[in-house]
Amino acid sequence: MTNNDRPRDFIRKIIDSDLENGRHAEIVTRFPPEPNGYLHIGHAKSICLNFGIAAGYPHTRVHLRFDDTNPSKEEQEYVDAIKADIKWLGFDWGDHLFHASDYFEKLYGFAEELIKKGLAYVCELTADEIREHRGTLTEPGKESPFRERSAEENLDLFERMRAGEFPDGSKVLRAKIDMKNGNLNLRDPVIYRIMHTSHPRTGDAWCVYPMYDFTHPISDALEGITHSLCTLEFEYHRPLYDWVLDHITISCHPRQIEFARLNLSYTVVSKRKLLKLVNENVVSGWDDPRMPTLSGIRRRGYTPAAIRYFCYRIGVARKDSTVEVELLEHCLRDDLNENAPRVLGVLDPLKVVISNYPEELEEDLPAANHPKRPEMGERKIPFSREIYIERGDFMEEPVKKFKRLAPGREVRLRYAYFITCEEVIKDDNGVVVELRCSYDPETRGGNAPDGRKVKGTIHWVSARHAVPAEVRLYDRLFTRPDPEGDGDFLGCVNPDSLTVMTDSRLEPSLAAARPGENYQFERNGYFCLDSGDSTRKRLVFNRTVTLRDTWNSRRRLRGDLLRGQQP
RNA sequence: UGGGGCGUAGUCAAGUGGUUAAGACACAGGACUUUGACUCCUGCAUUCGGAGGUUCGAAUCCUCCCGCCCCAGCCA
Repeated sequence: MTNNDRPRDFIRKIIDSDLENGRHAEIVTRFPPEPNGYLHIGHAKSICLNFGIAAGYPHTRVHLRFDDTNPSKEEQEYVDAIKADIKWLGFDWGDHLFHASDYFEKLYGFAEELIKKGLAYVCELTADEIREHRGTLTEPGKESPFRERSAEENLDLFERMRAGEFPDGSKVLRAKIDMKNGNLNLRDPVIYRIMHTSHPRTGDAWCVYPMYDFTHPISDALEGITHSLCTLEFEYHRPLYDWVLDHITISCHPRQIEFARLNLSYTVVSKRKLLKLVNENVVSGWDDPRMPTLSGIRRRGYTPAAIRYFCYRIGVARKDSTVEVELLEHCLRDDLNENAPRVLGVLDPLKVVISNYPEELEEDLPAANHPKRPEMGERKIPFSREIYIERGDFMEEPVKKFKRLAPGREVRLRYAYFITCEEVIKDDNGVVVELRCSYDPETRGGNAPDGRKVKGTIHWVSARHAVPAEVRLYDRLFTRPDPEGDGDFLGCVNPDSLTVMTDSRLEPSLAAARPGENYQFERNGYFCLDSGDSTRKRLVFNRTVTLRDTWNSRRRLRGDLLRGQQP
């Protein structure tokens, strides 16, 4: 997964050529989050891009820089979470941790330089007036009455802004560019505002804070960034990025390159909307396993390798695009299938009594931890007279092609014995509550000496050995592939995005499971212990993702399930 | 006649004047199977937003047209 074994995306081509023609000897990228929220899968694309590029060239580094220029929105809590998420994803910024706030003094100096050159001025228009003067998309703006102040006056005013002489909103510093420019960003953009708010890092040292458009290019240049990668919506800001660097005394001019942000079907990826899901209690928090935040999908059981592989697979381009969530799931299964140990767990238990199995007998049956990787070893699972099987693995009146248990039918219990269903026991309401089966002692381990075959193999747990658990089944959070399509993304929240199985029974080895360990519950999907709610007394597992299920998906298409047949 | 960007399959995405237009996901068949998983095989764009033009030859070059996205925070 390095730069050498993939098709070159347009960014790597630019870098290749910058290296070839000697424009740069080393490549420096940066990931510049604003610490005002949690990282999500969309950020992962940017992180993988920036760190991935660095990994593919000989002389490189990546800077992690917190873009902390707006103390009214930013918190230390977020910077800690962001660092943890990046590390979890598997990337290391080494010594290259920076904060835009580290540059406040220098930034202030550059602003003064602009003022001295007659390229910035203190404006006393209100926010509303500035908006009115800006003009519209089709009409030019009007110049501010404060535009022609002398450098001396501007310097004095700006100094007094810094000194705290003026209230919030009373004055701003603006770059003097061109009020008629077709690009609104160039119509004398605000570069400093007064904000009497203490900053998580600089405390009360400042009451004027620089704006993104002024801070970002200078921070990049100060750090010697060579390629400043950002998303498409910043393209419109690039002329301003370049203007700032062209008009101050600085020896470095990074190249801003924009790429398309990640959109995912059935998912919202916007801090505002994610925040709303949390605030409206649609989910339990930022790390709810249904959230596309890195903390959410980590809790869900996604692996860093799967996310990195996904980011590699989606590519990088300038075309607006929406990746199908199926691709993410494919990448996840690809990793989990290879690496997750197999275990048996019954989500929706149906009791089975094996009538001809001795009451007091217990056997430990060997089971492979991974059918394709013998080096992962095996474990013993206890077997006894009373077991649980999945309710959905029994049908009293089996549909065509159903391969599992039914009255009179024989199936294999994985790693154990062949059993035949002899009797169905129901309660007063006609609900099946128990099965009586017989087993064939000759089939221990799952093979019949006489060579007879069974069509189905089902999973099971021994009733008296199993550990009870709660298992949470997740489905997509939205019912529409484009929840961001119209304004009403809350209107298409999937009411079945969470199903709680309160009476699941798992093989005993799972009592030792720890958060962060992925398991495949055979035939059911991939699961992990919940890091939030699981306790030793009450195990809680999350379903990370189902197994591919051609049986059910085919039947769904045919309509069997819609007609209410189980399973 | 505001400015900027983007259109290759259902979804991503290679290809940038000469190949039957890569690959993956999805989907559909089939084989295998002690997981209806995995794996394997097969199929899936006579055509690159459209129309003209240049050329022996065009997804690639030119012209016009069509569609979609972004921008009017003292947010980033």
